[in-house]
Amino acid sequence: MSSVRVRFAPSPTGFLHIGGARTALFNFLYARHTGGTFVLRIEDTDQDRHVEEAVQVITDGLRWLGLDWDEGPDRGGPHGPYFQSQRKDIHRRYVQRLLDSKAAYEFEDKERGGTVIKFRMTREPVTVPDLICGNVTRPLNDTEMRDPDFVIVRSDGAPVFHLVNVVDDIEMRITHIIRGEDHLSNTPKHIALYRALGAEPPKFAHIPLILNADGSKMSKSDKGAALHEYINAGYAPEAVRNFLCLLGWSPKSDVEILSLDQMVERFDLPQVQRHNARFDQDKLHWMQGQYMMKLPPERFVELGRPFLAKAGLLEGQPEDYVRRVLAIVQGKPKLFSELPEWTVFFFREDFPTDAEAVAKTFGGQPQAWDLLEKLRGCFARVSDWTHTALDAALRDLAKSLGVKPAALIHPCRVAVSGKAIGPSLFHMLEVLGKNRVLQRLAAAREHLQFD
RNA sequence: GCCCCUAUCGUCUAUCGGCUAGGACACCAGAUUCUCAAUCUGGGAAGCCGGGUUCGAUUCCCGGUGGGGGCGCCA
Repeated sequence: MSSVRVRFAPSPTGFLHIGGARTALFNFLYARHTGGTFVLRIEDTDQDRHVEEAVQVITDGLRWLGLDWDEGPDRGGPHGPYFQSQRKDIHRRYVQRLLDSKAAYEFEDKERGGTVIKFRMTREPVTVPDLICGNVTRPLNDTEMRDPDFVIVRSDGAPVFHLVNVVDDIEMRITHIIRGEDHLSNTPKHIALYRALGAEPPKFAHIPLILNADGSKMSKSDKGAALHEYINAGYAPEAVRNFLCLLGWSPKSDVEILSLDQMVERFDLPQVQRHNARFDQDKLHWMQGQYMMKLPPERFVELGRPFLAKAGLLEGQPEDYVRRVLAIVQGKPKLFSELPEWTVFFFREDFPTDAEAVAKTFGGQPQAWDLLEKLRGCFARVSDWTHTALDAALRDLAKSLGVKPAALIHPCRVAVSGKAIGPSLFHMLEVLGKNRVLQRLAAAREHLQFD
Protein backbone atom coordinates (compact mmCIF):
# COMPACT_ATOMS: atom_id res chain seq x y z
CA MET A 1 0.00 0.00 0.00
CA SER A 2 1.38 3.39 -0.99
CA SER A 3 1.42 6.41 1.25
CA VAL A 4 -1.28 8.20 -0.69
CA ARG A 5 -4.29 9.09 1.43
CA VAL A 6 -7.26 10.89 -0.08
CA ARG A 7 -10.67 11.68 1.30
CA PHE A 8 -14.17 12.59 0.31
CA ALA A 9 -15.67 14.89 2.93
CA PRO A 10 -19.30 15.59 2.19
CA SER A 11 -21.72 17.41 4.40
CA PRO A 12 -24.86 15.39 5.12
CA THR A 13 -27.54 17.54 3.56
CA GLY A 14 -29.81 14.65 2.68
CA PHE A 15 -28.65 14.95 -0.87
CA LEU A 16 -25.67 13.69 -2.88
CA HIS A 17 -24.84 16.13 -5.63
CA ILE A 18 -23.79 14.60 -8.92
CA GLY A 19 -20.68 16.78 -8.79
CA GLY A 20 -19.94 15.46 -5.33
CA ALA A 21 -20.36 11.96 -6.63
CA ARG A 22 -17.78 12.67 -9.30
CA THR A 23 -15.41 14.17 -6.75
CA ALA A 24 -15.79 10.99 -4.73
CA LEU A 25 -15.17 8.92 -7.86
CA PHE A 26 -11.97 10.81 -8.71
CA ASN A 27 -10.71 10.42 -5.16
CA PHE A 28 -11.57 6.75 -5.21
CA LEU A 29 -9.90 6.19 -8.57
CA TYR A 30 -6.78 8.01 -7.48
CA ALA A 31 -6.57 5.97 -4.30
CA ARG A 32 -7.03 2.69 -6.13
CA HIS A 33 -4.68 3.72 -8.93
CA THR A 34 -1.89 4.56 -6.51
CA GLY A 35 -2.64 1.75 -4.12
CA GLY A 36 -3.45 4.35 -1.49
CA THR A 37 -6.25 4.80 1.01
CA PHE A 38 -9.66 6.30 0.41
CA VAL A 39 -11.18 7.93 3.48
CA LEU A 40 -14.80 8.98 3.89
CA ARG A 41 -15.34 11.72 6.42
CA ILE A 42 -18.75 13.14 7.21
CA GLU A 43 -18.66 16.85 7.87
CA ASP A 44 -21.72 17.07 10.03
CA THR A 45 -21.06 20.31 11.80
CA ASP A 46 -24.59 21.56 11.65
CA GLN A 47 -26.24 20.23 14.77
CA ASP A 48 -29.90 20.66 14.03
CA ARG A 49 -30.18 18.30 11.12
CA HIS A 50 -31.34 14.74 10.95
CA VAL A 51 -27.98 13.33 10.04
CA GLU A 52 -28.94 9.69 10.35
CA GLU A 53 -30.80 9.51 7.07
CA ALA A 54 -28.68 12.19 5.48
CA VAL A 55 -25.53 10.18 6.07
CA GLN A 56 -27.21 7.16 4.58
CA VAL A 57 -28.01 9.08 1.42
CA ILE A 58 -24.30 9.57 0.99
CA THR A 59 -23.14 6.10 1.89
CA ASP A 60 -25.88 4.46 -0.16
CA GLY A 61 -25.04 6.65 -3.12
CA LEU A 62 -21.35 5.83 -2.96
CA ARG A 63 -22.03 2.13 -2.58
CA TRP A 64 -24.46 2.25 -5.46
CA LEU A 65 -21.67 3.67 -7.61
CA GLY A 66 -19.42 0.89 -6.41
CA LEU A 67 -17.12 3.19 -4.46
CA ASP A 68 -16.03 1.58 -1.23
CA TRP A 69 -13.97 3.44 1.32
CA ASP A 70 -11.11 2.07 3.38
CA GLU A 71 -11.75 4.23 6.42
CA GLY A 72 -14.96 5.94 7.43
CA PRO A 73 -18.49 5.36 8.69
CA ASP A 74 -19.47 1.70 9.16
CA ARG A 75 -15.84 0.71 8.85
CA GLY A 76 -13.87 2.76 11.29
CA GLY A 77 -10.14 3.03 10.90
CA PRO A 78 -7.03 4.20 12.74
CA HIS A 79 -7.74 7.92 12.30
CA GLY A 80 -11.32 8.14 13.47
CA PRO A 81 -13.83 9.15 14.45
CA TYR A 82 -14.97 9.85 10.92
CA PHE A 83 -17.83 12.11 11.87
CA GLN A 84 -16.71 15.66 12.31
CA SER A 85 -19.25 16.17 15.06
CA GLN A 86 -17.32 13.67 17.17
CA ARG A 87 -14.01 15.41 16.78
CA LYS A 88 -14.69 18.53 18.79
CA ASP A 89 -11.93 17.86 21.32
CA ILE A 90 -9.38 17.60 18.57
CA HIS A 91 -10.54 20.84 17.01
CA ARG A 92 -10.44 22.59 20.37
CA ARG A 93 -6.89 21.41 20.94
CA TYR A 94 -5.72 22.81 17.64
CA VAL A 95 -7.45 26.11 18.25
CA GLN A 96 -5.64 26.35 21.57
CA ARG A 97 -2.36 25.75 19.80
CA LEU A 98 -3.06 28.61 17.44
CA LEU A 99 -4.02 30.79 20.36
CA ASP A 100 -0.86 29.84 22.26
CA SER A 101 1.38 30.60 19.33
CA LYS A 102 -0.43 33.89 18.80
CA ALA A 103 -1.41 32.80 15.30
CA ALA A 104 -4.98 33.34 16.42
CA TYR A 105 -6.60 35.73 18.84
CA GLU A 106 -9.87 36.47 20.51
CA PHE A 107 -11.85 39.24 18.98
CA GLU A 108 -14.84 41.04 20.30
CA ASP A 109 -17.16 42.02 17.51
CA LYS A 110 -18.79 45.25 18.60
CA GLU A 111 -21.19 45.39 15.67
CA ARG A 112 -22.56 41.87 15.81
CA GLY A 113 -21.87 41.28 19.43
CA GLY A 114 -20.09 38.24 20.81
CA THR A 115 -16.50 37.11 20.92
CA VAL A 116 -14.96 35.05 18.16
CA ILE A 117 -11.51 33.67 17.48
CA LYS A 118 -9.79 34.97 14.40
CA PHE A 119 -6.80 33.62 12.55
CA ARG A 120 -3.96 35.94 11.73
CA MET A 121 -3.85 35.55 7.96
CA THR A 122 -0.71 36.39 6.05
CA ARG A 123 -0.87 39.60 4.03
CA GLU A 124 1.40 38.16 1.38
CA PRO A 125 0.21 36.42 -1.75
CA VAL A 126 0.09 32.65 -1.31
CA THR A 127 0.99 30.20 -4.03
CA VAL A 128 -1.03 27.03 -4.29
CA PRO A 129 0.91 24.28 -6.02
CA ASP A 130 -1.94 22.53 -7.78
CA LEU A 131 -1.52 19.22 -9.58
CA ILE A 132 -4.11 20.24 -12.14
CA CYS A 133 -4.03 24.03 -12.33
CA GLY A 134 -0.30 24.46 -11.81
CA ASN A 135 1.04 27.11 -9.45
CA VAL A 136 -1.75 29.47 -8.57
CA THR A 137 -0.62 32.59 -6.81
CA ARG A 138 -3.36 34.49 -5.09
CA PRO A 139 -2.96 37.90 -3.50
CA LEU A 140 -5.57 39.15 -1.09
CA ASN A 141 -8.45 40.87 -2.85
CA ASP A 142 -9.87 44.24 -1.87
CA THR A 143 -12.28 43.06 0.78
CA GLU A 144 -9.74 40.71 2.28
CA MET A 145 -7.13 43.46 2.28
CA ARG A 146 -9.47 45.53 4.43
CA ASP A 147 -9.72 42.74 6.99
CA PRO A 148 -7.34 39.86 6.27
CA ASP A 149 -7.92 37.87 9.42
CA PHE A 150 -10.80 35.47 9.32
CA VAL A 151 -12.98 33.85 11.94
CA ILE A 152 -12.10 30.28 12.86
CA VAL A 153 -14.33 29.92 15.91
CA ARG A 154 -17.79 31.43 16.08
CA SER A 155 -19.15 33.27 19.07
CA ASP A 156 -21.10 30.14 20.02
CA GLY A 157 -17.82 28.24 20.22
CA ALA A 158 -18.28 26.24 17.03
CA PRO A 159 -15.25 26.16 14.74
CA VAL A 160 -15.81 26.97 11.08
CA PHE A 161 -15.26 24.85 7.99
CA HIS A 162 -11.79 26.15 7.09
CA LEU A 163 -10.44 25.24 10.49
CA VAL A 164 -12.01 21.82 10.99
CA ASN A 165 -11.34 20.82 7.44
CA VAL A 166 -7.64 21.52 7.75
CA VAL A 167 -7.36 20.02 11.21
CA ASP A 168 -9.08 16.82 10.22
CA ASP A 169 -6.98 16.50 7.10
CA ILE A 170 -3.85 16.91 9.18
CA GLU A 171 -5.04 14.40 11.75
CA MET A 172 -6.11 11.92 9.14
CA ARG A 173 -2.78 12.23 7.37
CA ILE A 174 -4.37 13.23 4.09
CA THR A 175 -1.71 13.57 1.41
CA HIS A 176 -3.78 14.67 -1.61
CA ILE A 177 -6.82 16.88 -1.56
CA ILE A 178 -8.89 16.31 -4.67
CA ARG A 179 -11.90 18.60 -4.56
CA GLY A 180 -14.00 20.96 -6.62
CA GLU A 181 -12.50 24.08 -8.10
CA ASP A 182 -14.88 26.15 -6.03
CA HIS A 183 -12.42 25.65 -3.19
CA LEU A 184 -9.40 26.96 -5.07
CA SER A 185 -9.78 30.57 -3.97
CA ASN A 186 -9.97 29.54 -0.32
CA THR A 187 -6.96 27.27 -0.46
CA PRO A 188 -4.49 30.03 0.51
CA LYS A 189 -6.34 30.25 3.80
CA HIS A 190 -5.92 26.54 4.28
CA ILE A 191 -2.24 26.65 3.43
CA ALA A 192 -1.72 29.46 5.90
CA LEU A 193 -3.45 27.34 8.53
CA TYR A 194 -1.22 24.37 7.76
CA ARG A 195 1.85 26.53 8.13
CA ALA A 196 0.69 28.07 11.37
CA LEU A 197 0.13 24.59 12.70
CA GLY A 198 3.58 23.50 11.59
CA ALA A 199 2.14 20.93 9.23
CA GLU A 200 3.22 20.19 5.70
CA PRO A 201 0.38 21.13 3.34
CA PRO A 202 -0.88 18.22 1.26
CA LYS A 203 -0.87 18.20 -2.52
CA PHE A 204 -3.86 19.92 -4.01
CA ALA A 205 -5.80 18.97 -7.12
CA HIS A 206 -8.78 21.15 -7.92
CA ILE A 207 -11.06 19.55 -10.42
CA PRO A 208 -13.39 21.48 -12.73
CA LEU A 209 -17.03 21.82 -11.93
CA ILE A 210 -20.01 20.19 -13.58
CA LEU A 211 -22.34 22.65 -15.26
CA ASN A 212 -25.89 22.34 -16.54
CA ALA A 213 -26.41 21.66 -20.22
CA ASP A 214 -26.86 25.39 -20.83
CA GLY A 215 -23.59 26.21 -19.11
CA SER A 216 -25.07 27.61 -15.95
CA LYS A 217 -24.01 26.49 -12.55
CA MET A 218 -25.57 23.25 -11.43
CA SER A 219 -27.14 23.89 -8.09
CA LYS A 220 -29.10 21.61 -5.81
CA SER A 221 -32.45 22.67 -7.16
CA ASP A 222 -31.54 21.90 -10.76
CA LYS A 223 -33.01 18.86 -12.41
CA GLY A 224 -30.47 16.10 -12.59
CA ALA A 225 -28.29 17.52 -9.83
CA ALA A 226 -28.92 14.72 -7.37
CA LEU A 227 -27.52 11.24 -7.73
CA HIS A 228 -30.72 9.64 -6.46
CA GLU A 229 -32.59 10.97 -9.47
CA TYR A 230 -30.51 8.65 -11.63
CA ILE A 231 -30.92 5.80 -9.21
CA ASN A 232 -34.69 6.19 -9.20
CA ALA A 233 -34.88 6.70 -12.93
CA GLY A 234 -33.40 3.26 -13.38
CA TYR A 235 -29.89 3.96 -14.57
CA ALA A 236 -27.24 1.30 -14.14
CA PRO A 237 -24.50 2.29 -11.70
CA GLU A 238 -21.95 1.18 -14.27
CA ALA A 239 -23.30 3.65 -16.79
CA VAL A 240 -23.45 6.61 -14.44
CA ARG A 241 -19.98 5.86 -13.15
CA ASN A 242 -18.59 5.52 -16.65
CA PHE A 243 -20.23 8.74 -17.77
CA LEU A 244 -19.05 10.62 -14.70
CA CYS A 245 -15.44 9.58 -15.06
CA LEU A 246 -15.39 10.99 -18.57
CA LEU A 247 -16.63 14.39 -17.38
CA GLY A 248 -13.45 16.35 -16.90
CA TRP A 249 -11.12 13.46 -17.33
CA SER A 250 -9.89 11.73 -20.45
CA PRO A 251 -8.16 8.38 -20.87
CA LYS A 252 -6.41 10.05 -23.81
CA SER A 253 -7.66 7.55 -26.27
CA ASP A 254 -10.83 6.84 -28.20
CA VAL A 255 -12.25 4.39 -25.71
CA GLU A 256 -15.51 5.47 -24.14
CA ILE A 257 -16.71 2.37 -22.36
CA LEU A 258 -14.47 1.65 -19.41
CA SER A 259 -14.82 -0.94 -16.69
CA LEU A 260 -13.97 0.06 -13.15
CA ASP A 261 -10.69 -1.79 -13.44
CA GLN A 262 -9.78 0.04 -16.61
CA MET A 263 -10.62 3.36 -15.01
CA VAL A 264 -8.46 2.57 -12.02
CA GLU A 265 -5.63 1.52 -14.25
CA ARG A 266 -5.72 4.64 -16.40
CA PHE A 267 -6.84 7.35 -14.04
CA ASP A 268 -4.37 10.01 -13.05
CA LEU A 269 -4.46 13.67 -12.18
CA PRO A 270 -2.53 15.15 -15.13
CA GLN A 271 -5.26 13.98 -17.50
CA VAL A 272 -7.90 15.89 -15.63
CA GLN A 273 -9.39 18.72 -17.62
CA ARG A 274 -8.92 22.28 -16.43
CA HIS A 275 -12.18 23.69 -17.70
CA ASN A 276 -15.68 23.00 -16.52
CA ALA A 277 -17.81 20.41 -18.25
CA ARG A 278 -21.47 20.51 -19.13
CA PHE A 279 -23.64 17.60 -18.22
CA ASP A 280 -24.73 15.92 -21.44
CA GLN A 281 -27.89 13.97 -20.72
CA ASP A 282 -27.91 12.49 -24.23
CA LYS A 283 -24.52 10.96 -23.84
CA LEU A 284 -25.38 9.52 -20.45
CA HIS A 285 -28.50 8.04 -22.00
CA TRP A 286 -26.50 6.50 -24.80
CA MET A 287 -24.02 5.06 -22.35
CA GLN A 288 -26.88 3.68 -20.29
CA GLY A 289 -28.16 1.98 -23.44
CA GLN A 290 -24.76 0.42 -23.99
CA TYR A 291 -24.76 -1.06 -20.53
CA MET A 292 -28.37 -2.18 -20.77
CA MET A 293 -27.41 -4.31 -23.74
CA LYS A 294 -24.07 -5.56 -22.51
CA LEU A 295 -24.65 -6.09 -18.81
CA PRO A 296 -24.17 -9.75 -17.82
CA PRO A 297 -27.64 -11.37 -17.60
CA GLU A 298 -27.31 -11.99 -13.86
CA ARG A 299 -26.46 -8.36 -13.30
CA PHE A 300 -29.38 -7.29 -15.46
CA VAL A 301 -31.69 -9.38 -13.31
CA GLU A 302 -30.14 -8.07 -10.12
CA LEU A 303 -30.66 -4.46 -11.14
CA GLY A 304 -34.03 -5.00 -12.77
CA ARG A 305 -35.76 -7.06 -10.11
CA PRO A 306 -36.36 -4.19 -7.67
CA PHE A 307 -38.23 -2.25 -10.31
CA LEU A 308 -40.45 -5.22 -11.11
CA ALA A 309 -41.05 -5.90 -7.44
CA LYS A 310 -41.99 -2.30 -6.84
CA ALA A 311 -44.55 -2.56 -9.63
CA GLY A 312 -46.00 -5.62 -7.90
CA LEU A 313 -45.24 -7.95 -10.77
CA LEU A 314 -43.11 -10.50 -9.02
CA GLU A 315 -45.44 -12.09 -6.47
CA GLY A 316 -45.63 -15.81 -6.94
CA GLN A 317 -43.44 -15.77 -10.00
CA PRO A 318 -40.89 -18.58 -10.23
CA GLU A 319 -37.35 -17.28 -10.16
CA ASP A 320 -36.44 -19.15 -13.29
CA TYR A 321 -39.35 -17.66 -15.20
CA VAL A 322 -38.35 -14.14 -14.17
CA ARG A 323 -34.84 -14.78 -15.39
CA ARG A 324 -36.06 -16.07 -18.72
CA VAL A 325 -38.33 -13.07 -19.18
CA LEU A 326 -35.54 -10.63 -18.42
CA ALA A 327 -33.15 -12.50 -20.67
CA ILE A 328 -35.27 -11.84 -23.72
CA VAL A 329 -36.18 -8.23 -22.96
CA GLN A 330 -32.63 -7.22 -22.12
CA GLY A 331 -31.52 -4.48 -24.46
CA LYS A 332 -35.05 -3.27 -25.17
CA PRO A 333 -35.82 -0.81 -22.38
CA LYS A 334 -33.29 1.95 -21.90
CA LEU A 335 -33.96 2.40 -18.22
CA PHE A 336 -34.80 -0.13 -15.56
CA SER A 337 -37.78 1.97 -14.60
CA GLU A 338 -39.28 1.07 -17.99
CA LEU A 339 -39.00 -2.63 -17.26
CA PRO A 340 -42.53 -3.08 -15.85
CA GLU A 341 -44.24 -1.71 -18.94
CA TRP A 342 -42.08 -3.92 -21.13
CA THR A 343 -42.89 -7.05 -19.19
CA VAL A 344 -46.36 -6.79 -17.62
CA PHE A 345 -47.90 -9.22 -20.03
CA PHE A 346 -45.47 -11.91 -18.92
CA PHE A 347 -46.77 -11.67 -15.39
CA ARG A 348 -50.48 -10.88 -15.61
CA GLU A 349 -53.43 -11.87 -17.71
CA ASP A 350 -55.06 -8.48 -17.33
CA PHE A 351 -52.20 -6.74 -19.10
CA PRO A 352 -53.01 -3.38 -20.67
CA THR A 353 -53.53 -3.11 -24.39
CA ASP A 354 -52.34 -0.31 -26.57
CA ALA A 355 -55.43 0.93 -28.41
CA GLU A 356 -53.37 2.47 -31.13
CA ALA A 357 -51.54 -0.78 -31.80
CA VAL A 358 -54.84 -2.67 -31.89
CA ALA A 359 -56.36 -0.19 -34.29
CA LYS A 360 -53.38 -0.21 -36.55
CA THR A 361 -53.10 -4.00 -36.68
CA PHE A 362 -56.74 -4.98 -36.87
CA GLY A 363 -58.51 -1.77 -37.86
CA GLY A 364 -58.35 -1.86 -41.63
CA GLN A 365 -57.93 -5.61 -41.97
CA PRO A 366 -60.69 -7.80 -40.54
CA GLN A 367 -58.98 -10.80 -42.10
CA ALA A 368 -56.37 -10.46 -39.40
CA TRP A 369 -58.74 -12.18 -37.00
CA ASP A 370 -59.04 -15.14 -39.30
CA LEU A 371 -55.32 -15.31 -39.71
CA LEU A 372 -54.95 -15.22 -35.97
CA GLU A 373 -57.39 -18.09 -35.61
CA LYS A 374 -55.50 -20.10 -38.22
CA LEU A 375 -52.26 -19.34 -36.41
CA ARG A 376 -53.77 -20.62 -33.20
CA GLY A 377 -54.66 -23.86 -34.89
CA CYS A 378 -51.18 -24.10 -36.26
CA PHE A 379 -49.49 -23.42 -32.93
CA ALA A 380 -51.79 -25.93 -31.24
CA ARG A 381 -50.12 -28.63 -33.28
CA VAL A 382 -46.60 -27.52 -32.36
CA SER A 383 -45.24 -29.96 -29.82
CA ASP A 384 -41.69 -28.65 -29.63
CA TRP A 385 -42.47 -25.26 -28.09
CA THR A 386 -39.24 -23.45 -28.93
CA HIS A 387 -38.67 -20.20 -30.73
CA THR A 388 -37.08 -21.96 -33.66
CA ALA A 389 -39.96 -24.39 -34.10
CA LEU A 390 -42.50 -21.60 -33.71
CA ASP A 391 -40.66 -19.47 -36.19
CA ALA A 392 -40.68 -22.30 -38.74
CA ALA A 393 -44.32 -23.16 -38.09
CA LEU A 394 -45.46 -19.58 -38.58
CA ARG A 395 -43.51 -19.15 -41.79
CA ASP A 396 -44.83 -22.40 -43.16
CA LEU A 397 -48.37 -21.31 -42.43
CA ALA A 398 -47.78 -17.93 -44.04
CA LYS A 399 -46.48 -19.64 -47.11
CA SER A 400 -49.41 -22.01 -47.44
CA LEU A 401 -51.84 -19.12 -46.93
CA GLY A 402 -50.00 -16.99 -49.42
CA VAL A 403 -49.39 -14.12 -46.99
CA LYS A 404 -46.29 -12.45 -45.69
CA PRO A 405 -45.03 -13.66 -42.34
CA ALA A 406 -45.54 -10.14 -41.07
CA ALA A 407 -49.30 -10.49 -41.63
CA LEU A 408 -49.28 -13.17 -38.93
CA ILE A 409 -46.50 -11.82 -36.75
CA HIS A 410 -47.99 -8.43 -36.00
CA PRO A 411 -51.48 -9.57 -35.03
CA CYS A 412 -49.95 -12.34 -32.95
CA ARG A 413 -47.67 -9.90 -31.15
CA VAL A 414 -50.54 -7.58 -30.30
CA ALA A 415 -52.75 -10.48 -29.24
CA VAL A 416 -50.29 -11.96 -26.77
CA SER A 417 -48.67 -8.79 -25.46
CA GLY A 418 -51.16 -6.00 -26.05
CA LYS A 419 -48.62 -3.86 -27.79
CA ALA A 420 -46.90 -3.38 -31.11
CA ILE A 421 -43.40 -3.28 -29.77
CA GLY A 422 -41.51 -5.81 -27.73
CA PRO A 423 -38.83 -8.45 -27.84
CA SER A 424 -38.51 -10.98 -30.60
CA LEU A 425 -41.96 -12.52 -31.06
CA PHE A 426 -40.86 -16.13 -31.11
CA HIS A 427 -38.77 -15.82 -27.98
CA MET A 428 -41.73 -14.14 -26.36
CA LEU A 429 -44.00 -17.05 -27.29
CA GLU A 430 -41.49 -19.57 -26.10
CA VAL A 431 -41.18 -17.96 -22.68
CA LEU A 432 -44.90 -17.36 -22.30
CA GLY A 433 -45.55 -21.05 -22.88
CA LYS A 434 -47.97 -22.92 -25.08
CA ASN A 435 -51.05 -22.83 -22.87
CA ARG A 436 -50.88 -19.13 -22.24
CA VAL A 437 -50.26 -18.31 -25.89
CA LEU A 438 -53.11 -20.44 -27.22
CA GLN A 439 -55.41 -19.04 -24.59
CA ARG A 440 -54.53 -15.46 -25.44
CA LEU A 441 -54.91 -16.06 -29.16
CA ALA A 442 -58.34 -17.48 -28.52
CA ALA A 443 -59.36 -14.64 -26.23
CA ALA A 444 -57.75 -11.95 -28.34
CA ARG A 445 -60.93 -10.56 -29.78
CA GLU A 446 -62.56 -9.89 -26.41
CA HIS A 447 -59.44 -8.96 -24.59
CA LEU A 448 -58.41 -6.40 -27.15
CA GLN A 449 -61.86 -4.86 -26.76
CA PHE A 450 -62.59 -4.89 -30.42
CA ASP A 451 -65.66 -5.99 -32.31
C1' G B 1 -15.95 46.08 -6.68
C1' C B 2 -11.61 42.91 -6.17
C1' C B 3 -9.12 38.11 -6.77
C1' C B 4 -8.58 33.22 -9.03
C1' C B 5 -9.53 29.42 -12.83
C1' U B 6 -10.83 28.66 -17.84
C1' A B 7 -11.71 28.84 -23.62
C1' U B 8 -11.15 22.92 -30.11
C1' C B 9 -17.59 20.72 -33.78
C1' G B 10 -24.32 22.00 -30.31
C1' U B 11 -22.04 18.56 -26.10
C1' C B 12 -17.83 15.34 -23.94
C1' U B 13 -12.99 15.23 -25.77
C1' A B 14 -7.85 13.92 -28.88
C1' U B 15 -3.74 16.95 -30.44
C1' C B 16 3.06 16.83 -25.94
C1' G B 17 4.82 23.67 -32.81
C1' G B 18 4.05 20.99 -38.83
C1' C B 19 -3.42 19.67 -39.36
C1' U B 20 -6.24 17.39 -45.17
C1' A B 21 -7.77 19.29 -36.84
C1' G B 22 -9.23 12.73 -34.97
C1' G B 23 -13.08 10.03 -31.89
C1' A B 24 -17.82 9.76 -29.21
C1' C B 25 -22.96 11.67 -28.21
C1' A B 26 -26.71 14.28 -30.73
C1' C B 27 -28.45 15.46 -35.76
C1' C B 28 -29.40 14.24 -41.23
C1' A B 29 -29.43 10.45 -45.36
C1' G B 30 -29.19 5.37 -46.86
C1' A B 31 -28.77 -0.16 -45.73
C1' U B 32 -30.77 -4.03 -42.75
C1' U B 33 -35.01 -5.90 -39.68
C1' C B 34 -41.22 -9.66 -37.27
C1' U B 35 -42.15 -4.48 -34.00
C1' C B 36 -38.98 -1.35 -31.09
C1' A B 37 -34.20 -1.14 -30.65
C1' A B 38 -29.49 -2.47 -32.07
C1' U B 39 -26.08 -2.67 -36.06
C1' C B 40 -23.61 -0.95 -40.72
C1' U B 41 -22.40 2.94 -44.42
C1' G B 42 -22.21 8.02 -45.64
C1' G B 43 -22.94 13.42 -44.43
C1' G B 44 -22.94 18.30 -42.23
C1' A B 45 -20.47 20.37 -37.85
C1' A B 46 -14.86 23.39 -34.24
C1' G B 47 -9.61 25.99 -32.98
C1' C B 48 -13.65 33.17 -29.12
C1' C B 49 -11.22 37.95 -30.91
C1' G B 50 -6.65 40.96 -31.38
C1' G B 51 -1.51 41.32 -30.91
C1' G B 52 3.23 39.06 -30.39
C1' U B 53 7.32 34.75 -30.36
C1' U B 54 8.62 31.36 -34.50
C1' C B 55 10.45 29.21 -40.94
C1' G B 56 5.63 27.62 -39.05
C1' A B 57 0.91 28.39 -34.37
C1' U B 58 -5.17 25.16 -32.16
C1' U B 59 -0.74 24.21 -29.44
C1' C B 60 3.90 29.23 -26.24
C1' C B 61 3.33 34.69 -24.25
C1' C B 62 0.28 39.27 -23.57
C1' G B 63 -4.44 41.90 -23.89
C1' G B 64 -9.66 41.77 -24.68
C1' U B 65 -14.18 39.14 -24.54
C1' G B 66 -17.12 35.03 -22.94
C1' G B 67 -17.98 31.24 -19.11
C1' G B 68 -17.18 29.49 -14.05
C1' G B 69 -15.61 30.09 -9.03
C1' G B 70 -14.28 32.88 -4.58
C1' C B 71 -14.15 37.15 -1.20
C1' G B 72 -19.59 34.72 5.62
C1' C B 73 -19.80 33.96 12.97
C1' C B 74 -22.33 28.45 5.11
C1' A B 75 -19.92 23.95 3.87
